[in-house]
Amino acid sequence: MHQFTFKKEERLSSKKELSSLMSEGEHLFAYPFRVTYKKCSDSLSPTAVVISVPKRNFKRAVWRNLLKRRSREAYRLNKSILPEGESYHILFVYVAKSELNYGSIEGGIREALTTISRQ
RNA sequence: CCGGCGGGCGGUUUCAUCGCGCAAAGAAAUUUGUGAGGAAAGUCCGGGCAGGAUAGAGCUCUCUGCUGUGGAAAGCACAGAUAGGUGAAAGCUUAUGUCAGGGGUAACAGAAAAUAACCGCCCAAGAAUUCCGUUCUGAAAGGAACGGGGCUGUUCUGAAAAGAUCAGAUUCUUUGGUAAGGGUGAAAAUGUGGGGCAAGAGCCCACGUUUGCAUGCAGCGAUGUAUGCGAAGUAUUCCUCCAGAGCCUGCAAGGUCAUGUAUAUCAGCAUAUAAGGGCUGCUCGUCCUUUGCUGAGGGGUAGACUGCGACAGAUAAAUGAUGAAAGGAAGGGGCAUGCGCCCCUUUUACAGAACUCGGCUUAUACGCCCGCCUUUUUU
RNA sequence: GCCCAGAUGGCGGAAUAGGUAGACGCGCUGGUCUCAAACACCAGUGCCGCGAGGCAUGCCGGUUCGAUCCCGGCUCUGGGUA
Repeated sequence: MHQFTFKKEERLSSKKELSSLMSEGEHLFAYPFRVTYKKCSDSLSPTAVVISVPKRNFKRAVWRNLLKRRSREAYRLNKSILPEGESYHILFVYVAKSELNYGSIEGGIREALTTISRQ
């Protein structure tokens, strides 16, 4: 129904789940992102996502916020690529050194999501 | 007018599609309302607040330092004082408790850098009297040869040569006196003129400079000004001294609930007028413990609420993304060449709340307003 | 978020109550030794400039006669804190 939404339940915030994702998750690379993902056993909860922009590459909070907003927007508009009924935990890390426009970021997100859904 | 200086503001707007945080309403779908800044930044000062034995006293330590007012306070603001720098001016900018308390330091250069005597000048004592002219050489300093005289004057002795005495001249040595002069240096002993003196010197005088105290006047005051009595051997707050302020840690502080377990074992110390400990170093005071403390080593948890009442209030952290217009600025082109109009391109800053206030500092495309100045140039 | 610390030749690392910056070690360059190399020994070694000189302690200012040092402000790097 409301597939273009991005609610609070779709954000991964539990420290426990994050550390399990980091240790057990699978890795892939889709420029400008390094993606870590894991299929969730509990399929009742929706797919949860973390987006991270390292402080090392972007000193100013304005730039970090801008890139996170663009990435979130791209995920929100393209998350229907993932198969219905499955649940994932996904971590996106923005690894490019420079600021990219919305088109490049959306391309990266789409590539990552199609790769995940194929497996 | 141009240009310059000071102060104060603003710092994009609209539409379309899809979304986010919070609050309220609703059974729900959903609807309505609301949602970043002047610096939210740096974390440089100061509070509130919280905890640390009732954080309590002294020393140590740290910070501040002209005056007045405001302020809870501040390495705060405004106004002012004195002195310096800069500018043509408006103005801008720096410093200011004390070396008439003490200690330290002053590299290099220089005679000397802080109880100054290396040269020079002068008094005294002692010793000595190889000096002049011409020529040659040499850039000069100097050197060589020849000639003249044996420092000058007075008195005495002596036949003469010569000698002695006293006074003076020159040179050397020694003991003193002198800060007027000496290529240095960031800084050289209060400046100029006169008197004075053996030579000199604030040693004395006049006019000044800097400065302490007292009194009068002006001012709330810093201070200014006048008079009187004094001082003047420089600079620097590095330490000390004087005045004032400061206990420490910081919301990842701290509190509540839930989950979870084991103070196993080893080493050292101590056992009641004793020992050990506690969030800065020392001392005191105080409090706590008495199978205690310290070290090694091991086990468990790491979720939620609160703190966080807010005309934003999150907690891997909302306030947006994409597209299109309008406006501003800069550049180019065309029409006009008096204002102006049209088109194209580029650009549209710095930057994102995290317990919260008061300041400071730093970053900032561009635009607007007010006041002030007039060196050059034009009218 | 909060609280701290640091920055010196190519590298590590000295020097501070303000007074000639680069001690010392490593490395590099040249030479001696060797058939050749290693080891060892000797000399040199920041940059610009023919030279006289100038610039150099992360960067920009200030105080001072004179700052690696003292005082502001930026930049970068590292650490602690549930």
